[in-house]
Amino acid sequence: MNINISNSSGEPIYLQISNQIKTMILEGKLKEGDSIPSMRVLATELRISFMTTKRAYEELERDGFIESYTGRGSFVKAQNLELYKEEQIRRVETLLLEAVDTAKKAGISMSELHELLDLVNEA
Amino acid sequence: MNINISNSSGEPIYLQISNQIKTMILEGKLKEGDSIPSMRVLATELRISFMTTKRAYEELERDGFIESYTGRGSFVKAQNLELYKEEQIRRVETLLLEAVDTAKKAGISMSELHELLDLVNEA
DNA sequence: TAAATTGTATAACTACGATATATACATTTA
DNA sequence: TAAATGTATATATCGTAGTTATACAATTTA
Repeated sequence: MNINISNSSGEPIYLQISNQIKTMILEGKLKEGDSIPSMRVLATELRISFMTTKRAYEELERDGFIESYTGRGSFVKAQNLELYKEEQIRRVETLLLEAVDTAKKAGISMSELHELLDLVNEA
Repeated sequence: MNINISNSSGEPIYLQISNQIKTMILEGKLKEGDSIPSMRVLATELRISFMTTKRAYEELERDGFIESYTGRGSFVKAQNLELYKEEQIRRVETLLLEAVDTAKKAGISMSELHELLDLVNEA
């Protein structure tokens, strides 16, 4: 499995792993039912503790990307893109809510906010 | 000075103080030139270390709300509302940028994002 | 001018969470 | 049954945030 981890990146190892696998799934490079390396095998490959790979896999399970079975291994789950999108929408809402709160306190109008949104999108 | 601090709120004491004073200034209850309690007096009132009130006042100085002079005390500065608004715009931009990034990765369109923004505003 | 009051600067202590690890255990596979 | 797999619990390490203590400097005030 092609995973690169960097100690200098500042990003925690378990997130580097889970994000790279997540990307492979979202890009279709890993599909429903595909097996991914066992926690121990991947840990040995990357020369890290397998508890760290477990942590990475836990993230992926939490987000519905994989499933793990004792003795068998870990596998890519059927992807529920709708569910994923809804979760991301919730995240986006949280960010927007904070933006709106900040804007209100500073007297920034909603139309200004919409302008800023487009502006930021183009950048 | 009417400041309430709560140990159970989770919000750091120095932020509770600086936010309450900031609000008073933005609401006009404290005006340019008004003196605010000395760090030690306020600290004694609130039964905390005066280094914590200093920390709070430093926040307020950093954001241009007050000025402090050794031996004299701390005073409300002339408010530059334009500057304040620009700073808040920068903060809002950062939040919107993250929202846009998240949205893009999840295939959320810009028009959906604008809708979400209005939706969040009404809530 | 001396004492009191005020802000400043530096250091250190504590608490907490995040990250990574070790080790013992349970389940499945071959 | 041995080997491989995931699970659970505990521990170690590290960094950061929050708070405090203490010594110092400048101004005000009696």
